[in-house]
Formats: sequence, structure tokens, C-alpha cells
Amino acid sequence: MDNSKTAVTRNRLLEAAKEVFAKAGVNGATTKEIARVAGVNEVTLFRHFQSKEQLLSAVVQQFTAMQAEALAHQEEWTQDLRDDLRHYALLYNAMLEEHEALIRTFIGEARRHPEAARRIIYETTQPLREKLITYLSNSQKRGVVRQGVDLRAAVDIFTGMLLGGMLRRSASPIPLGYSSESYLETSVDLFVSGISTIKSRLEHEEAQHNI
Amino acid sequence: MDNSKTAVTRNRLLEAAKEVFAKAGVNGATTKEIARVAGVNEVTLFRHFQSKEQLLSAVVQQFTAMQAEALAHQEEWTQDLRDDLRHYALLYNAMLEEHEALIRTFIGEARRHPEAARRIIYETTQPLREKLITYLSNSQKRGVVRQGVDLRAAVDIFTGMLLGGMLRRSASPIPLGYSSESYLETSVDLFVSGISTIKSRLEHEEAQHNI
DNA sequence: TTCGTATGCAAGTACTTACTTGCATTATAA
DNA sequence: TTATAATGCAAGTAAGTACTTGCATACGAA
Repeated sequence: MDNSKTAVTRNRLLEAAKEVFAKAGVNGATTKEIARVAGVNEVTLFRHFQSKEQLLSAVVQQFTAMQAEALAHQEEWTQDLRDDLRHYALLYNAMLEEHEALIRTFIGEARRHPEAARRIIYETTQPLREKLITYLSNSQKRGVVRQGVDLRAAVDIFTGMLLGGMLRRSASPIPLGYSSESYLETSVDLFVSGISTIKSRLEHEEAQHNI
Repeated sequence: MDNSKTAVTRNRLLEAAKEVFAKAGVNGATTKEIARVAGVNEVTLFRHFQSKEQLLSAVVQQFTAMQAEALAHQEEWTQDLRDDLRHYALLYNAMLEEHEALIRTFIGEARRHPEAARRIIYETTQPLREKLITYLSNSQKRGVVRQGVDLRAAVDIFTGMLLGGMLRRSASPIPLGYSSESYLETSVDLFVSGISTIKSRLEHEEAQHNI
């Protein structure tokens, strides 16, 4: 009973809230509109969530759980640094673009809802983040990644590039002078070249030359 | 007459609006609060700006003008790629941190106010951006920056790293595993190493070794 | 001094918002 | 069938919101 009826309504409300918060922002979102999108009466919303604020934190909870789940299944490393990071970049960028509007809302609301911001930044990306750090650390031991680089910072720099690119791209319909693909490819290229040992950079350029 | 009296009040209103928009977001900001912060009557606000929306666009206008001005005076290139980019990074990062709250507001509002977003992204950074592209292009001719890199994308990637870092840092009071300084230094290091020719990377490492 | 302009103040308008109450209806489980 | 729980519906409350109007006051320029 807790399943079918109640849970369905609750999930519809959560989905609708996510959508309306993304479109209108936290302040701009109204419980009336959320209920309308969910296809339920506004009163029902308040029977499920005691306030708009609590609805927001439920949305955050569900979103972080979903994203952590979605990003957790990244296990296949080819041990080719460039390929692996490109794969990671594509995955991460797709996630950013899919949830662009909601991410914007949360960035804007971060100071007013620091706990929500913390959860979104950490709980969603932490597992994958740790894996990447371990991966780079191993690459360091293999002599592919150079010494003396703060790997924790490096990983966040990598994702920061992608986030920054998404924010610029989607903010305005103005030509940036490069394509979205070029931004991604250049991000991977610069990062890999920058973090590699000279030896492995030389090997890469040689391989490129032989093609 | 257009100067002293009216202009002073207008500027106080613009400053107050900037502050309140930054703190409360566009939707959360009330004309009553803006007037209070400015120290004028709410009616006076509407005598200067016909609507809250127009006040917002005036704030955007003033902000872009100020920032473009502040960032325009970057002329001294030492021709050492690393030093120059570090200098640029510090300048840009200081600007990001100073206006963190307002930047968050605008990022969150970008879809609802695309024209404002466009102006902030473009008009504030365009001049410096072009200068950096020219600079990197010259470095390319000098053999310091390698060929085959999309320089326009590269410049935005560089600023994207810094923006991403600021957004992560200030969103939450949680330890990231590295310091703000390390993030900046690693950003510069990775970018410079990544965009340099192998030759100039070798020279740099040699110089480091001799210290 | 006089005149025009900028501002303050009190009140009001029309609308929206989060949230509540009471009761009727439906569906489900025992 | 009957009791229980979830939902819909109509209405309402209390507070806030952007924005307006009318009038009084102060101040600077001519």
C-alpha cells in the first residue's frame, strides 16, 4: 500500500518539482505549478511534503541518489590515458548537458541552500572522483603521469573545465568561435598533455606522426 | 543638475540593487529591500527605474561596463608564458571571488535572462579574451606554444577551470583535499605544460632542475 | 524670491503565494 | 461488505509583491 498509490503520486510530485525548479528557479517555482505539472491537486502536494522547502530537499536527495548511481558504473579503463579521460569527459559532459537547467538553479541557490549544494557537489561525484584520483595515481606509478602534480586538484580542474564550458555554451546563443566538440577534445588534449610525462608525450606524438 | 542629485541617488540604487540581487537572487530581491539598502523611499526607486526588470538590466549594464574597464588594463606581458598566465589567472580569479554571489545569481538566471547572460559573458571578458588569444598565437609563432591547438577554445578552457574552481570552493564549507592556491597553481601548471611545445617544456624542467 | 525638480510619506490597488480547513469521493484491503 | 486511507474540490487566510497616486517638503538654479 505504501507502494503503488502513495509512492506513485510522490514520485510524480518529485519529478514535477525537479522540472519546475529547473525552469523557474527555487523562488520562481510555485506549488500550484508543481501540482499542475504532476497532475495532482495542490493540496495533495502538501499532504506529501510539509512545505515547499522540504519538497526541495527531497528533490535534492533523489537527484543526488540518481546521479551517484548513474556515474558509479565507470569501471572499464583501457589504461590509455587519453582514451580513458576522453571517455570520462564525454560521460560527465553528457550529464552536465542533460541537467543544465537544474544545475544552474542549484549554482544560483548554493548560498541560500548550502547543505543542498554540498550534497550535489559531493555525493554525486565523490565516488567517480575517487576512482579518477586512484587511476591517475596508478598512472603516475607507471610513469605515464608526471610527478609533482596535485592529483586531487587536477581532477577537479578537469571537471571544472567541462562545467565552465557548459555554462558558457548554454547561456547564450552566440557563436564562441569553436564547436562544442572542439572544446571537449581540446580539454582532453590539454589536460592529458599537461599531466603526462615528457616521455609519454613524445610517444604519443610519434604515434600520431605515423598515422 | 543631471549630475549631483539625481545621479547620486541613481547610483546608490544601482549599488543596492546589485547587493540585494546578489544576496537574494532576482526573484528573491524585493524593491522594498533594495530601496531600504539604498536609503531611499521605495517610490523613488520607481521614479528612477520603471520596473524591477529594467533596474536589473541597468545593474547588468553597469556591472559589465565596470568589469570590462577593470580587466582592460592588462598590457604587461613578460613573454614568459608561465608567468603571464599565472598573472592572468590571479587577476581573473580575484574578480571571480569578489563577485561570487552576483555571478551565481546570473548563472542561475541565465535562461530567464539570456540577454543579460550574454552581456556578462561577452562584454566583460571579450577584450581580455582577444588579447590572450593574440598572445597565445604569437607564442605559437615563437615556438613556445605547440601547433594544432584550438586557441579560442583553449582560452575559454583556462577561464573555465578558474570558474569551476570558484563555484566548487565557495559552495560549501567542506574540505576539498587541496588548497585554493594549489588549485590555481595546478591550473596554470597543467595548462602551460599542456599547451607548450615539448621543446619549451624540456627547457622549463631543466631550469627547474638547476634551481 | 520664485519656480521647477527630486524626494518623502501614507495609503491604496490588484495580484500572487504558501499553506489550511472541511467535506465529498474513490479505491483498496480485510 | 465495511473500514481505512488517499485524493479531489471549493473556499479561505494571512502575508507579501510590484507598482501607483496624491500631496507635502526641501532644495537648487534663475
